[in-house]
Amino acid sequence: MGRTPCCDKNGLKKGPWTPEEDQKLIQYIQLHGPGNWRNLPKNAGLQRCGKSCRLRWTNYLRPDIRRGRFSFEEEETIIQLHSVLGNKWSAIAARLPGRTDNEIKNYWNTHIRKRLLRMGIDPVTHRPRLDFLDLSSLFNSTQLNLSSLLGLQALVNPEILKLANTLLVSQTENPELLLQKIQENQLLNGQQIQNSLGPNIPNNQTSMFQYNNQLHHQVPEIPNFTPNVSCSSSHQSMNGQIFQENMMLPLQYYSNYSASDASENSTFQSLNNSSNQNSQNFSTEEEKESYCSNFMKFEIPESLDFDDFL
DNA sequence: AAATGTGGCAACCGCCTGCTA
DNA sequence: TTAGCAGGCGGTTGCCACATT
Repeated sequence: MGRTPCCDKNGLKKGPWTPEEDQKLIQYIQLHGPGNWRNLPKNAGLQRCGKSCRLRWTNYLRPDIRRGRFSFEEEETIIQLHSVLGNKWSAIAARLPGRTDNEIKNYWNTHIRKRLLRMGIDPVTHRPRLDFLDLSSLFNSTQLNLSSLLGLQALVNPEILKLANTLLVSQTENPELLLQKIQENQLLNGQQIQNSLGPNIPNNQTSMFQYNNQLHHQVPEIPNFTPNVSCSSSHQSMNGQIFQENMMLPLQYYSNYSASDASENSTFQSLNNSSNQNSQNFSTEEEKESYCSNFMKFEIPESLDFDDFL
């Protein structure tokens, strides 16, 4: 009935692994392959629990593990996947070749989570924290009166709201489908970038922000879609702010709202452009953070006349 | 130079799921 | 069918290195 216990915990060593133990484990697995963790410690001459051996191998000794700092693209990918999967570190790791769930989990808790908090984004919900936004500055703006602000919903094309809602529903009800789309897009864009930049950039380095491209490209397919606002940075900001109301962050907030040179009829186009900007490299944490902090800028210029706008 | 604080990360713990006898 | 285990997983802990006082 059942299996025998994987190991007798009594008398087994715990704590950090020594180089000698590592060597024994590596040599054994090179000869016999991973698996059968229950018998492995005994056969390899290790005073360890099989579970400990498995963890040591999968999290540290495996030859295909990528060591070193996470790239900006990897970080984007983690944030995007976390917004869909939550704390499913193994599922996230499965989409980041060479990274372990433990490593991603640690990196999330020590770096990304803190950065999002500093940006005023709730790392659990991926939405802005209301206690972070300085709403008073909005209401104190000399050009802004409250009645105009309340009428702002007229700016938003109902079809856009429908699209936003559709995306939200697909994200919450069918995350697997969304993941599939993300991966398809990752592959597609990886190839495109590779074609344009040469063969030295691996596909798995492609920015997850490019998923935005795919979503935005779908917009013209909406029947009777007619963008009803001209494009300026502030209009984008306000639209973005309203547009994302029921959406989780990554599709909107992690894009660069400050993009202002977009073509005339497309808020989405400007977001596309911004996604390319995301492909740049950042050599320091400060640069990354500075760049990311731009996501949260909602500036209302003095010159904005809401009466004309409406 | 010593004490204390903080961050990063490897490793452990305990629960859950699926498999096996 | 079911008891019981292996393996997988997420959360937590504890150690170490570095920074600050």
